Amino acid sequence: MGISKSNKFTAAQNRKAELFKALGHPARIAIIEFIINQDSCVCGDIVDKIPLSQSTISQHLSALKNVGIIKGDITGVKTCYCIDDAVWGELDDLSKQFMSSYSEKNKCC
Amino acid sequence: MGISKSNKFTAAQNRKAELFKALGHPARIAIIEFIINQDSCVCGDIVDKIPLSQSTISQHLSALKNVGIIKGDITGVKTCYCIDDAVWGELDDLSKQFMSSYSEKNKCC
DNA sequence: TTATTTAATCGTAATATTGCGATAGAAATA
DNA sequence: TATTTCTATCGCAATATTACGATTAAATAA
Repeated sequence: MGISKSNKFTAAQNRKAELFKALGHPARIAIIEFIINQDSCVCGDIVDKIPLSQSTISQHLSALKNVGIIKGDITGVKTCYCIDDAVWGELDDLSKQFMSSYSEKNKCC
Repeated sequence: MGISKSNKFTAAQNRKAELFKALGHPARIAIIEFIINQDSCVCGDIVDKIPLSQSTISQHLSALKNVGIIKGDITGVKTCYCIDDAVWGELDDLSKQFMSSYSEKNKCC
């Protein structure tokens, strides 16, 4: 993305952007929905359901893990990916607060 | 971003990703916050407040406009950027629905 | 008319993302 | 032990994003 100027923005703005960015790809939305529906949280099962290669899905899982939205639990050969409650709560709060900061009363044109 | 495989996902997944992606940069978060706080909606005022060049901000405004979150209203030489009520409502609904689709009861590991 | 202001767009450079196949390493199984 | 299974990571190619200065075009002001 060229040089990212995140140092010019507030920590809150950067965090919001970072979390939304992690949600900014359909495969990652699909992965999260799959995990939430609890068909399974096992990496291999996710790979079976989502029409992308194993390595690509592993990268998307990493992206979600890096911002904290999911966490990986290795059990033997398999890895189980789950929603991280704390970060999900953060995301929920932050997006509620963000979305509600505008109402039609604020309309300017 | 390499070849985007959006044809492999549902319209709903693609739309969610598209909207979140538009929010996935601190400058765009800052622009939206600025507009909502209604200090002004005039492009030039945004450029004065955000530490990026005029052309870069114009690009970010385009990105927001392309997904519909804001709309531009040209009046003479100046352009006023405002939140689009309908799309903001869509974003609000969609993110509420998304965030509430998980609760700690769904925890798997 | 000529200059100035405003904002979009062009061109370019630097960097990030996406996607895949191949490989590697760790654990389970034969 | 040898093989298989599972997932992370490497290396690469294609494309997208970010950022900036310069230019352009349109509207306004001098």
